[in-house]
Amino acid sequence: MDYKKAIISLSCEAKHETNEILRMSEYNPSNIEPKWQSYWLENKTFKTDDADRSRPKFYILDMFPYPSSAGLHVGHPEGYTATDILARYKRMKGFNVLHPMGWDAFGLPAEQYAVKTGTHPRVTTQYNITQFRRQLQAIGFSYDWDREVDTTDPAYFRWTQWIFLQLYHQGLAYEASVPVNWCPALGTVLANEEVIDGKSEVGGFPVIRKPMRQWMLKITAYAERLLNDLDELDWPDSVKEMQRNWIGKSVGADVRFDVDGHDEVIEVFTTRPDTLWGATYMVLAPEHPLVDVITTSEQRDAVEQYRKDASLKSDQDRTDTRKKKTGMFTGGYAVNPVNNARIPVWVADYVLISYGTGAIMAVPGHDERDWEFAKTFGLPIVEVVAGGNVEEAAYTDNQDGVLTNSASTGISLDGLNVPEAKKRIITWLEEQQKGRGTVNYKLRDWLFSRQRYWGEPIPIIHVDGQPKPVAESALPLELPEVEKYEPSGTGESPLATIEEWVNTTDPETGKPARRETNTMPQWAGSCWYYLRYISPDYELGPVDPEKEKYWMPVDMYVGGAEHAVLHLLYARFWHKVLYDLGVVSTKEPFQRLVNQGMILGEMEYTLFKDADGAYLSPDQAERYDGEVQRIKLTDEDIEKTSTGFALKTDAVQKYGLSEAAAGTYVIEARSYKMSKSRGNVINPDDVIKEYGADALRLYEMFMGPLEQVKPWSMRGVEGVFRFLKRVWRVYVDDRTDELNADLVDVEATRDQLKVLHETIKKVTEDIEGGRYNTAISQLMIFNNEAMKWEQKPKSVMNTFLVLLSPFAPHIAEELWSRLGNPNTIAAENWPKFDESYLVADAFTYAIQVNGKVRGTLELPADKATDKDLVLSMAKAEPGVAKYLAEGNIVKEVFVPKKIVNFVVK
RNA sequence: GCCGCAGUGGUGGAAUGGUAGACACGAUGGACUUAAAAUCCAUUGACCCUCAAACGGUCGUGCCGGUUCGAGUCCGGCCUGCGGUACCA
Repeated sequence: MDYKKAIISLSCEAKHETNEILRMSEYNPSNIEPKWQSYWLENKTFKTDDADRSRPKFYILDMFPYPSSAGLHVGHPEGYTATDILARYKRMKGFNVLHPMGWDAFGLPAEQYAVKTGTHPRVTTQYNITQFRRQLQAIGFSYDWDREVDTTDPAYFRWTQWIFLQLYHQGLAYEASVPVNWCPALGTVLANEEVIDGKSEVGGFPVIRKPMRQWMLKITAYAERLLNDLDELDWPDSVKEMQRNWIGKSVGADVRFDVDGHDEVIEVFTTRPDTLWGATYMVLAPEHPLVDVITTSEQRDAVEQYRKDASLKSDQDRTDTRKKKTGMFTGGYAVNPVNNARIPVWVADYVLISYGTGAIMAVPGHDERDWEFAKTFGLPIVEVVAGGNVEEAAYTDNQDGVLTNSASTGISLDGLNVPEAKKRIITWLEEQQKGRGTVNYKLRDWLFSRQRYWGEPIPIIHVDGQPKPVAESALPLELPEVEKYEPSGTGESPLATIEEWVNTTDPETGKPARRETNTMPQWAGSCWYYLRYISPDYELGPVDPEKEKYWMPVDMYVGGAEHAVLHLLYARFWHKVLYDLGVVSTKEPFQRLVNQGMILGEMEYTLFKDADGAYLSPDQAERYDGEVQRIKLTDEDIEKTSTGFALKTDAVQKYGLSEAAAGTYVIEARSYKMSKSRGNVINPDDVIKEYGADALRLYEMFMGPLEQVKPWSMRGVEGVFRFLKRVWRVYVDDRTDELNADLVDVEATRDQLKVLHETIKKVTEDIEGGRYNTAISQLMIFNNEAMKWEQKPKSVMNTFLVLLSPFAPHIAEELWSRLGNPNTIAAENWPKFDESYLVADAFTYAIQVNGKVRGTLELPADKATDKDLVLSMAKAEPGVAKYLAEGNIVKEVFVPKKIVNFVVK
């Protein structure tokens, strides 16, 4: 159609339509993106070839999402885009790439929704998965969709249950009575995150600690290996450090104290056995079984009252270090094994039953907590390590201090430093059979049961009150259908209410049996999903061993920092168990880990006022007791001051503030975490609708370094969208929708090749280094140059599309095919750069005098390395000579092709 | 408190110890347009000098100090923010 005639024929009223017509051949992602997405799916472009062992493998894994009803969030595509770029790049580099996606689909929200509406969680979950899959496909991710896994699929959790049985057989799964968050008013057990300040999140009812029978996994048996094997991993230091702290290894000794007047022993764990002579009292945790034995009749009522009070306190309250220490004397005494001193035994809740032996020897001179307790209750403080003043504070140095007051018959530590003293006393304790060197971990066994419906059933039956594993051949053990999802009211899971399911018979003995009604926590499914992707249909085990050997370990694992400890530690634990069983061939699952930073909402400018409408500074607003008015400002209302942002003078009146104080109204400028309640959530669908998936991908990467926290900006999205439009116009004539006439089959000039090869180099190195933002800026630099070329060699312009394709695959495919290339660009080889094009013809020297730049000097490449020539020319520079004349040159620094510095005095 | 990370223009950010601010956003001015949008061009760290511009100069990467011919970058000490953890004996 002749577009000019068409425009002329249109009436004035329909003018906006002319824009539509003009735009038809402009870059329009909604025309091209769905087309290429279907092409990739239909042609299985990204299907991983399992049989191919000729190429090196590369396993790129994303942390799979929980498919929530809210849909995808812009935080998800951040990491997913980074891994997708890497996956597309590695394929072009000749790697056999495994890049799968799936769903961590068990979880509380679907169950809560079921309680409210009666909808089966399976229905909700499947619907949400469909939404998530559609959204991910609309971003053009190159997953092999034939490998999708779903943790709620019986074919999947069959193997989750199988792994549980292996843990059970290894003695790593056991039952124990453990306190849970019991809410009598709701008749249910609550997860930690459902309890706020000791009250239920729903309804605000009191929550108490109630012991219940639970399944535990003995992760502590692997503590040492989980700690040591961290060293080999290419993970962020912060994550490794968090895991080390979580495992919390401490080396010390168990010491036995005889109880005076009873045939009992109090065993304590201490990291400071060298301070035994300073132990002036002992403390038992309120739950310690010896409390009953030791307490004298005079003290019994008081101690019982104290224990009762402590049991009512939440863990939070008990471990709040700001509160004053509490405790009660039991009336009993213990005997210090080093000097037979008779020391009082107290009960206090600052000692935790769950760590060490639940009892301590208190050394107030050299432990801050004991010191505080001793001061509170007037207990004696003895100095046994010289160097501080124990009357004023505990002296806790454990390196340089010298032992004192530490001698008894047959043993003396006096004069030794702390490390030597520790060794000596441990040897002595072992000889005397009063104790031994031990190691303790903060890490606790993993509470593995949940009193919920929507989780993997634990494959155990109880016969004659004893647990008995379900046969492997009977797996998967599926969830029964239920009528309602409300909790049972007894604290047990809703499964407990289904009599016909709970009551069964032991297939071996025919005896009546009761099924386990607890289900597994959400962590279970995510502990091994990376293995299932390798052989998602394998029937003989969780993973095909031959394929496992080829693909493992995961070469790159990207996800949020919130999983730094628990998910990654649990998954490592299961992996090590599977390693010991010979199911997997590597000690560790994830060789390299990267955490993406959180994406915050758009920057917000806020003016604060108090309830009466008077101005509040951000600091005042934070401390203000009443209702703070928050007034959102726009860019026009604010100006930058030397210290921050303030209300512009001409906007002061608009917000009803006194003009006399104009210029002093400091406002808050910050971006907040995206949240529904704040209303600053960005939906990727909306971004795609307006700017396309390529712009979304590009912006997510261009924002800044992947690991960093960064605020969203719609204007930034527009910026990369404009870049894509410019790329489009370099290739396509937007009046005719044909290829531009200046794209021709000519030999590239040296300058063109130089920019191209610089771009190949930079983009290649930046992808390898995970610096996607600077790779994109180099692509922009190339395009800015190419726009200026009168003739654009097709060879160069083809190569550029290959470089662009991992970042913006849809536009790259479209232009690639318009250039007449018959196959998908994804099948191309990644270009190599040629150093010879990168050599500069000329170099610019910065000429410094005393470190300050006083001039520049441009020299052709052949002269630039001639030191004498460069120095003499540098001295002759007019701007430089002036400064040289101020003194004598005492030193000449010459850095070839870069800089000259004269030191003048 | 302890552990980890980070502080660079109005904004996001870039810089193997070698000309700080690449690439973008925003802003300002201009071109095109009846107009707007889109697009293109130019300027854009602060300050001083100047009628103005050019030229030039001073300062400038959270703060104080150090190493170096030369420090955003390395070292020491602080401050602030973010994340984790918290009576773990």
